[in-house]
Amino acid sequence: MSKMPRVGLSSDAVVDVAIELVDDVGLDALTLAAVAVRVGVAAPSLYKHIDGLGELRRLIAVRSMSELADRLTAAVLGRSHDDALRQLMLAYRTYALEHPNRYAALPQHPVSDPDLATAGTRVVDVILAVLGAYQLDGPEAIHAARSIRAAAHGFAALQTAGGFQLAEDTDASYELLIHMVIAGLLHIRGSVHLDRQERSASTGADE
Amino acid sequence: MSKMPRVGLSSDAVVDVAIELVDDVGLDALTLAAVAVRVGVAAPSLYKHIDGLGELRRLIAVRSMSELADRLTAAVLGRSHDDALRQLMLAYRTYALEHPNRYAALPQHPVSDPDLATAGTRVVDVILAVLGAYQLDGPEAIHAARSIRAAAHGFAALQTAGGFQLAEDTDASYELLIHMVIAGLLHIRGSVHLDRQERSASTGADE
DNA sequence: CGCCGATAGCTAAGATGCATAGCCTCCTGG
DNA sequence: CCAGGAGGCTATGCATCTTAGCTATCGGCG
Repeated sequence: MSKMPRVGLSSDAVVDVAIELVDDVGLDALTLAAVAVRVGVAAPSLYKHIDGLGELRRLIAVRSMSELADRLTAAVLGRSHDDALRQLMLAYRTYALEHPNRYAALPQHPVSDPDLATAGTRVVDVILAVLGAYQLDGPEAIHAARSIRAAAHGFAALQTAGGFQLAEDTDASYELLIHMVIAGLLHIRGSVHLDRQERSASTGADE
Repeated sequence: MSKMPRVGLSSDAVVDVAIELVDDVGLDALTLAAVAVRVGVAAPSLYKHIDGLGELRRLIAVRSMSELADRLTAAVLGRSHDDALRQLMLAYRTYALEHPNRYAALPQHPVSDPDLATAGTRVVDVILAVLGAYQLDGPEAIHAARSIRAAAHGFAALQTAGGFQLAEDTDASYELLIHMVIAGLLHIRGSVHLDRQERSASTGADE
């Protein structure tokens, strides 16, 4: 009877299980003890792979932000202008709704982490790439990217937190927000009023 | 020598101290032990006034949401249209920046709490009142209010979490977001109408 | 004025959970 | 084959929440 089976763990595997756990039972239930049970080792053994609970939380945030960046990148591939922007914002919310607990883990470990900052930069870069098609760059692009991120994150955060109590369709609300963002971008470029012909310059998917 | 001095506590007083503590040292440091030290009693004594740590967190969230509603109400007093909307959004972010830890406590205890829902309703009502001046009501107003809340919350959350790494002025970014929201309201009826037609034409799958 | 019950404090103790220390076994490379 | 590191374990200490049960204080009522 072999007494110490060598599970064959790794830092990534521990994070995998931890994310599963978060998705299943929520952020608050993320405990080293629970993770240990799931991977089938004693709690202190986890320290051979990760440096404590704080580190684990950090790794979960980095992983999630990175996944989000991947989703956004895939969503805008082969698209541009309003079409790209709309798909980007839709993909953003979709990710949050598919993994609400994981998404809630993001804002917890904000600053001071280079890896998380790197993953965050990837998100911002996708947005900036989309804005390039609007002839936006420099400080204006930064301001616009922040606004887009704020809109997407705010909506996703509020909805996943159950912040929209009323019966109205949240999809319709989000479509309105997307249109607001697009209208705002046109405003930056100087065309204050929204013109249907301008908007249909991109492929007809949007209308 | 009187051995049990009767500090003269109350539920509200405990919450006061707890919020102070959160502001000072952060959400993670909110512990019954630390609160007990600040108010000058032993930890178990707190249970005479609040029902455990969960209840305390809940009360902090309710208090903060209520304060936020007060601020927003004050900000729009005697104003209307774009002026009111701009001041409302500015007041929203100002509150978050003044009390970042308190604000971070809000999204933690989201659902299932009637008191928090009531305070949240007050926030929404202020926004809806502002939208009334735009001749908006009914479902359209709900969609617009959600978008405004999402924009303000998203920006505040990202900024307080240190999410804006680049050097560009965040005030300018926020002014842009405000302009985007205002510009979006100008076109709301057409946008929402289009949304409905789009949605009823397709099966509405989210991805 | 004194008592008496409710209230608000206390200490003690149990349950979890994080983290460190130190040991033991398995596997691999030489 | 055998040496040593890597990956597992148990034991332990500490912080925290929470419950249980005791005691002192205070305000109202006889």
